Amino acid sequence: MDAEQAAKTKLKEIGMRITPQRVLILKNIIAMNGHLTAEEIHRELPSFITLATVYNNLKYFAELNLINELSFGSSCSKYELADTSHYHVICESCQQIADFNYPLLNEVEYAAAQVAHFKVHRHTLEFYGLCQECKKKK
Amino acid sequence: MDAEQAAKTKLKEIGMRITPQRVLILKNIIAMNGHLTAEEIHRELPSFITLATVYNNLKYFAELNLINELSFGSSCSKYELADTSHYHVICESCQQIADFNYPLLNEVEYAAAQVAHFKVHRHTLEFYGLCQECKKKK
DNA sequence: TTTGCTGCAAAAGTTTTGCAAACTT
DNA sequence: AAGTTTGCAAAACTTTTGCAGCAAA
Repeated sequence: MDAEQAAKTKLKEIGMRITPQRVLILKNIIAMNGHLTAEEIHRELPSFITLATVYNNLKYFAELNLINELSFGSSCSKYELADTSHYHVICESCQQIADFNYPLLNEVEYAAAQVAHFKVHRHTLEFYGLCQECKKKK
Repeated sequence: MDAEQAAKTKLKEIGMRITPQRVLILKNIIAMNGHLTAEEIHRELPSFITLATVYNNLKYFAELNLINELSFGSSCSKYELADTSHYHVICESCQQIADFNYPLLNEVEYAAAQVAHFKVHRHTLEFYGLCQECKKKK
């Protein structure tokens, strides 16, 4: 299935109206497969789509757990597809984000839910440090 | 040792100039012992201290690892003292943050550093869900 | 005395919003 | 036809900055 079809399918699944804007935004997130800012996504889109529309839809997508909003580090949020489970390693010098695949910490999540009396439905784990290039520069 | 003395000691330790503004800001963070926004900290301070000064100093404090900046969830960052090791449980409905004490995941941190070729010096772990009150409301 | 810090005010940057027109279902 | 979504432009918010005067070492 190509990214466009995947985007439409996802939108249908979560019951959102399928507009060209939404399909294009989601398609780009799927195709670029990274950690993108609203601005970066907008830059790839045809110019009739406004940045406000991008922001509004990213917000909806995130609320419906289609994407994750990553708000650590730099001043603006980054977004990624929510369908892969992994953690993040972040360079504090150049802000680059790397994915880190590791078995999910389900027992820890369970313990946190018990102790805090929360209904926990997901967790994130971030490692902060210096990437290889920035390490060398110091 | 009271919060004021503790604040001065900490400032001296990290080699910052001791100004009344800094002592008051840090004293408040110590005394309130929570997860505070710049605005909330500013509100507690005498009015001659400007919000810009609060922001600037929070940034310095965070760079020198005196405090942690928590930037998940809501639109503005929250700050906490950096001297306790714990994780966070966040309510996605009311934005409340609870602390969760748990042994540090040092092996996972080591694995992440190896895989990503990063020099990792810290990590954070956040659990997202609903707190007891918000659970009831649904 | 030197250097760094603060207040002030303004700027910068990100994200949200109101509304009429256009589009999806 | 009903109800959403979009573009546009402006607003709202958080955070940063420039600079002159002041304060800490």
